[in-house]
Amino acid sequence: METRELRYFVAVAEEAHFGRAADRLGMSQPPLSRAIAQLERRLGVELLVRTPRGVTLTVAGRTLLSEGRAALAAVAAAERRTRRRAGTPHDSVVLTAKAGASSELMVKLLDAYATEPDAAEVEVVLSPPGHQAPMLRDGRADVAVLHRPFDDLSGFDITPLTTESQVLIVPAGHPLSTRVAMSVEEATSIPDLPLPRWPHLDGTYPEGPGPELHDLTQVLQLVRLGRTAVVLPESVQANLRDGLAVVRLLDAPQVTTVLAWPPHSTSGGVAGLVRTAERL
Amino acid sequence: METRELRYFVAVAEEAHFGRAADRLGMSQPPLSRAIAQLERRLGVELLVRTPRGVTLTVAGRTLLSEGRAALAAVAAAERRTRRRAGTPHDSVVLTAKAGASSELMVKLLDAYATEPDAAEVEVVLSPPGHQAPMLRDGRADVAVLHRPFDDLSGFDITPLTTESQVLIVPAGHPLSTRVAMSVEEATSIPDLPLPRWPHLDGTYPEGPGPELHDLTQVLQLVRLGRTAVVLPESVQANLRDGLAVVRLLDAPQVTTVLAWPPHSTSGGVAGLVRTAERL
DNA sequence: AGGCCCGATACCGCAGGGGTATCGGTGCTG
DNA sequence: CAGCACCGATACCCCTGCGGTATCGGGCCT
Repeated sequence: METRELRYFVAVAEEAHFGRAADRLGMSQPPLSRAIAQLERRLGVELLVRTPRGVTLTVAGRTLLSEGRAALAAVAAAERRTRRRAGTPHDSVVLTAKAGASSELMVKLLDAYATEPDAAEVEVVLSPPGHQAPMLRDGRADVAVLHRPFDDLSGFDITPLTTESQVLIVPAGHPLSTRVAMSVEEATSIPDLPLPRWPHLDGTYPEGPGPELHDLTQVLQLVRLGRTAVVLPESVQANLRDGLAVVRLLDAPQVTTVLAWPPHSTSGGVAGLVRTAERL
Repeated sequence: METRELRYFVAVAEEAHFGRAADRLGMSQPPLSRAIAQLERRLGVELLVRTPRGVTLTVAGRTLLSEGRAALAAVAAAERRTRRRAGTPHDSVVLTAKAGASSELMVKLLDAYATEPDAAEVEVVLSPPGHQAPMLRDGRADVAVLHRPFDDLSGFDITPLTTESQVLIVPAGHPLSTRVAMSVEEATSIPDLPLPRWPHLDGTYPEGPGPELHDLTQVLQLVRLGRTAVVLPESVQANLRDGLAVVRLLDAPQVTTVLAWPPHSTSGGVAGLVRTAERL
């Protein structure tokens, strides 16, 4: 199977429509139809059901969609990492983390690593929440600071950095602000304080009553104004100012901050960073 | 980058020789040379150093070799899994384990899973030690029973099944057979009992004094005959018969038996098996 | 019934992948 | 030191197969 065929198939599967897919691929529809037909013939597998209104995926097609995406990401990663490795003759590493994430932890890690003999140059790339794992998958980054259970860690090697509980942040004057602890269920169903909605990777928001937000300070501002409440790892308490109250959550999942890197990493810099992290 | 180019490059990199690589790929040398040159041009990266006696890899080349192998495995996996999924309309799972591995554990797991409502059909494939991880990587299997730290778990999602210590097995009459415990260093340097050598994935053996072996019963036989000693997980004690003595190893790494599966697994069967394993 | 939307088919042109023959450079060898 | 063997690059040719345009065939809605 060639990556060209995979790209074509993924496009058609995602668009559920040959015409739009061809458009997206910058080609015309007939060769695309032919390529997919040929792929099906070569695999000996029916991937799509042609309907008069577009196409649907078969079971096999769904498998190829998810596996194919992963395979394409792996190929893209190979290409990106090769290019980057060639660009910098000395060992260098791209580390990505959530913008506004626990910076004292990263400072500690980077400082400790910098003291190592022949430490590689570490370029830190801060990106919006949820973008770290994809960057690691497609080779834009070599290491990432991720958060379990929020990020999808599948396919990465990891070493834990810290673990913490989660807390509910409510406005200072709110009736619940005097509570010491509560359950997650109770926290998610406060009548007058709907939890905010965070954007998906593509920038869209889930349905629901809460406000659409994507920024920590923005959220805390809105909590202060009595418009929402929010569940966050307890380390945010370091950034809290007046007007906010913290309630422990008894049954919220622990949040683990991990250092993650792709398998088959040949970079000595990554290895050194991991070694340093494991000693912290 | 097309998989064809990757296959070509990997072949040349592994053979360190255009002619042999072309041979292995079933083509002639000139188009291969051209394809690699074109790949280098398109990447804008020098991958190989041409010498009069063959080729050497550059730093970028080494990156592309390891990343490329992973990418090719991912593509192969996509193809295999798609084919298999198409073949069996009902949900089915291929589980692979080391031939002669802890069978009571697997029986427990499979029995527990079989009682689940709408459990998928599980096909168990026993294969030689060390072959499970590659099978999982290239799509011949959906789940595997692997052993840390022996198997390379990178890139898989895992859930631990059991953890055990390792012991040294010596002939019953041997002077060391009365010892209760010892260190790994001591165990690996018994003058008259060299540890056996196990085959690599390709069937070749490492250099060394010990006998070449690949089978558990064969090893135990040879220990009984006073020709070798062997370090094994303590669970082998269940299979021991007369003529063998067991010595605890104080500082040997713990062996963890894990259930591993590839990320992006869309199979409901895999998910069910994992859930069952996590409840054990 | 007519027009639409969508994928399949027919046909054509050409880029590029693969083949054979040969070259150029390097290092071993008699 | 000349000759040769080895190895990758180059030159040239053929033909596969990819992509393009034009058109068809069949549901579905109006």
